Amino acid sequence: MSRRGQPNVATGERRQVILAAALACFDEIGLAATTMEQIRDRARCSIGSLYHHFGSKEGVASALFIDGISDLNAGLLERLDHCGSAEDGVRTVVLHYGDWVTRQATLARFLLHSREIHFAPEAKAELKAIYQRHFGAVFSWFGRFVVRGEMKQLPPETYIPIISGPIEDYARLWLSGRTSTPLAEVAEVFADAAWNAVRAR
Amino acid sequence: MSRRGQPNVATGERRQVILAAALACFDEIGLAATTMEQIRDRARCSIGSLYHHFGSKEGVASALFIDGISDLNAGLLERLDHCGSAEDGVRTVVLHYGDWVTRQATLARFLLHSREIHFAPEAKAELKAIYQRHFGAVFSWFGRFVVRGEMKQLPPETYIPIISGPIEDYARLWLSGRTSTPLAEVAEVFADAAWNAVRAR
DNA sequence: CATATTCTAGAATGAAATTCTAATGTGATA
DNA sequence: TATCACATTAGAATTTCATTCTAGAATATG
Repeated sequence: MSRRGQPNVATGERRQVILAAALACFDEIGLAATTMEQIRDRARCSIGSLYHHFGSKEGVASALFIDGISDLNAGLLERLDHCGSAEDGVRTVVLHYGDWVTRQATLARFLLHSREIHFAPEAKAELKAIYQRHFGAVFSWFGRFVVRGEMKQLPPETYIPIISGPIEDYARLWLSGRTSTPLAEVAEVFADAAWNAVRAR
Repeated sequence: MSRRGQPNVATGERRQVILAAALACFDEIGLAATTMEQIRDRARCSIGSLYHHFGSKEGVASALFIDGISDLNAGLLERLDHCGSAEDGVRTVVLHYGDWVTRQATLARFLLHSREIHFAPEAKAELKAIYQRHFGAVFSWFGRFVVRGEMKQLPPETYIPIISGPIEDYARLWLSGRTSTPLAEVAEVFADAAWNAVRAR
């Protein structure tokens, strides 16, 4: 079998350069308002190169989105592994979100403001698979505590909004500069609230 | 004094026709993907008229957004007036949101998916004023219960995310068709969760 | 080295947002 | 009623920008 013409070694690097340039543009100018030329200028490459690697502007945004979500998710599963109680788990979900958003503020701003991306079918499928795998793992982690009666039994689709919704909402606020209190300073408040909302009492 | 050149009577109507057409387009095709021509065709008007009334595509979106938010807000203040306890108030905030989103699903979908709108400075200022007035009223309504010790004392900016964040998050999920359980069926769950998160215990 | 394939480049194309110019409608005033 | 000032409508012209196309340079494999 022929393996000729495999991706060049430098390709991954070029991709990263483009993604970084795109993120900076999206952040400063907004997704809709940045042009491919602006991305090209910042990445110091050609239009052809942009389209070769990502196919379209939405392709660039999709890749950025998927990379970001994957990083966020991976970090949570990592930390959840070291948790020993329902309360510890719930608080970790909230606090990890807060930490990640604080650490990756620019990327987080992009993720949170990008409900507008018109994902191509393949990207949509990839995202769906990522979410399924991730939330499958999270639910299987928490399941036992519900069974044991340490957490309320609720309609399954409501756990995530109840636990993550508030800090996500605040993150949007903070990232858009409409509040002065840093996310890190109020993360514990949201961790408390989440636990109070789902603990069996 | 001259009052020549006042807005024509029919103007408000034309504006509404355009906004309705735009909302339908945005909902079916997406904000980014709908063209001014599509809006024009649906509204049965000219390009010139579109630009005369709204200045740009984002102008159309901004107007739609502001109208929607105003309606949502007004409804809440109305209902809050008839509430007599902290619990009643908190539950009403959540349930009104659920009712409104259910009733105005299309408009709600637009509002929730439109973090992407690049508001012009005037629209931004108008929105800010609207938010200030609204949340001022809401906070003044709830303030006494915090003072009386019936609700937890929390950093002020955290109440809204804690109370509204979860149902808002779920609304996004439901409106985008990613969950089968209607919002109306789980609204009470979110009302419970909100009250449990902020009640003094 | 030969060759298949990836990658880069930038000009050409086409679609769509926006601008522009002219005409028409409308209400207020004399 | 006639006229004026401005609001409104219209659609052609322009501009901007995503995307496509064609060709050449680079790279990996046999």
